[in-house]
Amino acid sequence: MAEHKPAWSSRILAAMRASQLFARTLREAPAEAEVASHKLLLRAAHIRKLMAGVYTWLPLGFRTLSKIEAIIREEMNASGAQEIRMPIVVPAEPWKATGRWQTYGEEMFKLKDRHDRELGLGPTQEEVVTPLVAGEFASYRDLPVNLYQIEWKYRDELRPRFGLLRGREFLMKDAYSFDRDVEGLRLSYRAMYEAYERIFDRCGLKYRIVEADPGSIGGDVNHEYMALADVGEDLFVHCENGDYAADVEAAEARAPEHSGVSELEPLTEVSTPDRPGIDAVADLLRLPASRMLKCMLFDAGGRTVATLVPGDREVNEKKVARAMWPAPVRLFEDHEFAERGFVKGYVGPQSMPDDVLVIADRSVGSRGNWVTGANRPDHHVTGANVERDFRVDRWEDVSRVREGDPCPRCGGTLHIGRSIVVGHIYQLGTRYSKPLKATFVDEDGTEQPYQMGCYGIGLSRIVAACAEQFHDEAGLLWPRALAPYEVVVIATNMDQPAVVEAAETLYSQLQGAGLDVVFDDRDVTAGVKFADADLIGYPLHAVVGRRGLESGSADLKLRATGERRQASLSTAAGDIVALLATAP
RNA sequence: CGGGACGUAGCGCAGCUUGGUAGCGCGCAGCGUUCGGGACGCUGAGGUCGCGGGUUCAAAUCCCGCCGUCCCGACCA
Repeated sequence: MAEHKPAWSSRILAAMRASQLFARTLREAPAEAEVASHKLLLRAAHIRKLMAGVYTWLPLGFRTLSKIEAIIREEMNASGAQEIRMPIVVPAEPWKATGRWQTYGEEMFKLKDRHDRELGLGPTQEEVVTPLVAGEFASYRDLPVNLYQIEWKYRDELRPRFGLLRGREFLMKDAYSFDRDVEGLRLSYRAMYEAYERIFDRCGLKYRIVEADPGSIGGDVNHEYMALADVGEDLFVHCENGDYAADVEAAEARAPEHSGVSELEPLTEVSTPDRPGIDAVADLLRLPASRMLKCMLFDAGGRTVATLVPGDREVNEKKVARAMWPAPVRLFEDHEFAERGFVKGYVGPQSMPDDVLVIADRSVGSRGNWVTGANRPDHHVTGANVERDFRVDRWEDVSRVREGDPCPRCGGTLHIGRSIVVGHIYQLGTRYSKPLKATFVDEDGTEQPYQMGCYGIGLSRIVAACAEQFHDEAGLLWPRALAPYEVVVIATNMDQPAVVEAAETLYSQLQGAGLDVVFDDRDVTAGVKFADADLIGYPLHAVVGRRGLESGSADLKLRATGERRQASLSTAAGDIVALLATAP
């Protein structure tokens, strides 16, 4: 029998009769659903769409969501964080103070009230929590403190897609830590790092922790918790030796050794009519793309930035953005080339104006005699070399890591995988406390900005990620911890009083054993019940029918493994508890 | 925002080319027969054919506009 669960258990104990349950499964998935998780969550009556990227949670899906919520709440509380609830509607002013009103841009839902006051729907709430803490905890003696909430978040996504994976409304746990100094921040961060491991372990997810790009949140050190999934939109690199894993946006590769240039070729202009683009020119000149020098132009808060990478590599815009922080970085728009004296498709670093910042990827330093644009239409140059032919203002890592690149730690081979980001933790430092003038008085009497950290988990995304990781042709395969109900009791012959009675007895015994249980008491054929049980993905199916009754037994099946066994009706409840303990 | 596709009953779709009283499967309701892997028969309910305008004697069908949904792209000079 199950141990007695403490009151704060993540279990949301409940029993339900399928005949009462607000759940109509779909035999066919709506045409709009593309990926497995979306199709199955729809078919299994977990969610229904209201509009693009916005979903209603039906009882089954809501229970799963609630179980994740309970796990997170337990682990957050255990780590010393305190739960609060902040408003979803936020005023524009603090967002303007931190610059995010602009940097979040279109992605933030913005609205106006009747007084024409600008408001937003919170995508995360640093701008709310920071002034809150500053108004309450003004002394170093009050610190540290970590506040969290589990709340609906809003982002007007460029393109909502894949159901719950990229929605415009999603449930998120966001926590914010406030420390006196960097050392304290590291401790708070560490506590969250470990709490997150426990949370994702308990959810049963297959995940990896990777070094990440801070994105529009800002800050320095940060890690992402990535659920492995082929449909994931986020790429991450990992070393074959397991000593390095990072989001591609943040990933570095070991810079190549300087191969040296035996002899500098003269700078020569060549005619390349109608050949913009690396591949076209490389083709024409019969050279590998790696001999080309790619020169991409960015605008960084009004300043022109030219970035140089070998022609066979891509510029990683996020890395450029970090190099130029806090200036907002964006690629040149087509019209800007001519306006600023460049020729799109034929840009090269030679004779760059002084006010243009030239950033070269470190890999550019290892070679010479580049082929690159001649800065006039239909022409390129060969034999371009650093210093003699063009200057480099800064050497940075601005190229995107590729499959097969050497690991920055050990030189091993890097591989690229797909994943869904389900958690992201950041050491923000004073990124928000400074602009919001959120300070405390330190021991020496001076005012100091808080050292902040922030920590997010996408609960609704966990549901989708989990569905993505655990399903088969027949339906979902919920891990026990997240299943809407742990057991379904299927009565195959509702017209036979003996069957109904045995099923009812088992149903109440399982409730007594402290399990979440559904009794499928519907007046439908057994096949329908089996199909629904598989589709919804209850971890354990207990079948009570005329056939088994003759020998006084019930049939048990573990959904995830397909393992079946018979249990005597007199001991079935205990057998189910034991069998369930072996379920994933 | 660019490209593409789609929008007909709750869901999946046909009908549109060639204009003429809107259909199929699933689901739903009733009755009967079934009853351990999405049963069968009979009967029935349910649709402003996304919205607006136009052409026409007549529009789901042709034309224009809008809206919605999904896919691809939105750094590779």
